[in-house]
Amino acid sequence: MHKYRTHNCGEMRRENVGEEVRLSGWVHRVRDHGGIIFVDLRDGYGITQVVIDPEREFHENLEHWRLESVLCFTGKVVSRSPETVNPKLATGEIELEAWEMQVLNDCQVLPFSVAVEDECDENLRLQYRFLDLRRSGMHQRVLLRSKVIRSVRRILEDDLGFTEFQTPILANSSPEGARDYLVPSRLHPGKFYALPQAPQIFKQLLMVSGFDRYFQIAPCFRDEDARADRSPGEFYQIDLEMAFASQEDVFSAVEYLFTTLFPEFTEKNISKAPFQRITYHDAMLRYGTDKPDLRIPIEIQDVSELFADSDFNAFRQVVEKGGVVRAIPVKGIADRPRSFFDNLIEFTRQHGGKGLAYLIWNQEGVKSPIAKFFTENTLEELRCRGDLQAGDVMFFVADQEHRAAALAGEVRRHLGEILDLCDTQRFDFCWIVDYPMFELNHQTGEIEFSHNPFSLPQGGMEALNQDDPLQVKGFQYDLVCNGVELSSGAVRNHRPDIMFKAFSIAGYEQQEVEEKFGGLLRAFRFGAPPHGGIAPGLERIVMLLAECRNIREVTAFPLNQNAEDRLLGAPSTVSEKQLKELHLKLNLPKKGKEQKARKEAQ
RNA sequence: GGGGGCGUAGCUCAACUUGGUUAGAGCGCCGGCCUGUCACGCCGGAGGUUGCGGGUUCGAGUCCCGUCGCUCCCGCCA
Repeated sequence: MHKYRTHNCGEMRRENVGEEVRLSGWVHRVRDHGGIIFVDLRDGYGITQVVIDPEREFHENLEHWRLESVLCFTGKVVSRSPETVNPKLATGEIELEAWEMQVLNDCQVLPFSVAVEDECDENLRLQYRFLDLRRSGMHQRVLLRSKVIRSVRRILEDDLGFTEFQTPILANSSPEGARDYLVPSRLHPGKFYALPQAPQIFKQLLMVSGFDRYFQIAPCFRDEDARADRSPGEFYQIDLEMAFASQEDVFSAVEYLFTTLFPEFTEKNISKAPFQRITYHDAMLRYGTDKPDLRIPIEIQDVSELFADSDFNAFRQVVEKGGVVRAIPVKGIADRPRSFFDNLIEFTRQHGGKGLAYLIWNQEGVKSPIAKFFTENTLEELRCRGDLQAGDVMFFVADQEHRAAALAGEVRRHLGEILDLCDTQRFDFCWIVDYPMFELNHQTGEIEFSHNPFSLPQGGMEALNQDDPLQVKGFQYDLVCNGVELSSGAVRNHRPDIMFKAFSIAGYEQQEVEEKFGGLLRAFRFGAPPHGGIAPGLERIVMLLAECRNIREVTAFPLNQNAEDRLLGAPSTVSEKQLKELHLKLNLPKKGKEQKARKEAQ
């Protein structure tokens, strides 16, 4: 008989009755009746009930039935009588009648319960992550992540002809984008590697190398502050790149990927390919964001000209100063109490808005403190534009365009949430396309790249030469699902001449570009195929499928919000010798948090 | 770097609004009882510098200030 187990804790059924077996696992729960004892033994596959007859005395030198100890039982599989069958367990028709037990590993008193998944302090969970990962929820999510990766590989390789590559982790610092994680070089004093923020340049080089379709489950490292959906440190992208590909080619590959992948893991309704395409401009107007949740059945509208003619001075003046008025029509909430509307006004103030006006249509007509500022015709025009009738409401915000759009978007999203307007049984995908190539930095007044400097400008060289830079669009796109930005991508600019031109508009001298992107430029002078790609975020996909809002819930060993690993103690100080080998001297700050760090270092 | 929320037993929470006797409950832990439970049940017990420091007050878990920690958001993240 195997030293630890002949079966796992999830597999035995009625057919196994009569067999002599051995099971190992964790003590999930114990019901000690003084005489007979029941132990729920759990492993990675399930739970089996072990029964210990009072006449068996093997357990008597065991001091406690300490939960989460690892035990090994040997005995006979017996069938449960009909009234003792447990339908909640897959193995509930049988149980193991044990005649021998071995303690493989004892367990101390637990800091939190494994069997009962009560919420508990996340820091504590991270400190005892191995226990947290035993809990069913985390356990299943980590397994889900693994299965998603497996499916992605299968779909990309078998169905779409992609090839998986690996690219360096010790890469070089990228001048654009987020802060880098740096690794000092021992052999080259004063020089540093940088962990890749994404394998962007490497995958483009692979395209130039003649590999047709690249993918990688790629670790990405960015030294940026955390958010609920953004890990500090590292995260993973399903990094894709395709040679001789147009934007549409990338779209159809990704649409195939998602419409094949998602049904493997969810019963919910998934957008059919082709996914809706929304221009960046339209998205900002209709949804007030470039990552709209299309499940919310509200579309924002511009009504600036109707307010320009009104007597509603506060908003009219905003329009006269070049601002806009955006309307948010909402059905069926006219009978909400005053407090509902007051709370919304408070919400807009908290999000930087000056105010929120509204019109309420009910049986008697229009009810609102601002109704008197409008003619009958204007009120009717507003009602028609929102397709409204009695019982409906229209909200208004006014500000400079980008602020009004963002605020209206926040109000729309908030209404979707508090009115519970999202159909949770849907995954609504869309593409956001036609991002502007450049944007104005309002602080410096200078033109900057608005997204990726490697994107191909629509209209190519001609557009860069002739058009207003702020009007030039890029072959740059985002994939969005239920308000989550899943992915950014672009058709790349593979022509050095167009690259120099684009960079010069953003204020870079040719020589500077040459210095920063010398390797890529060299490649582009030796026969680069047109290419494009995208990189969906793995964790966000798993978060959508697992219905959780925090990236740490789908990551086995995440750093906490302060980018610390509280289980193993990263980051940590290093020895003088290590620093010396790397030609480093510390120059630590004197105050606050860092002072503590210095204390620890001593 | 800035703003919001939270911090009470090992864990989850109550007491806070309106300051007032000995800070309670469930789970866990310790002891006892229990032969068919499956969130087993029953009896008893231990366990607290209310994150830390200061202030107001006759009196502070509760009010005020500071600080630390966690978390969410803004900045930041092509």
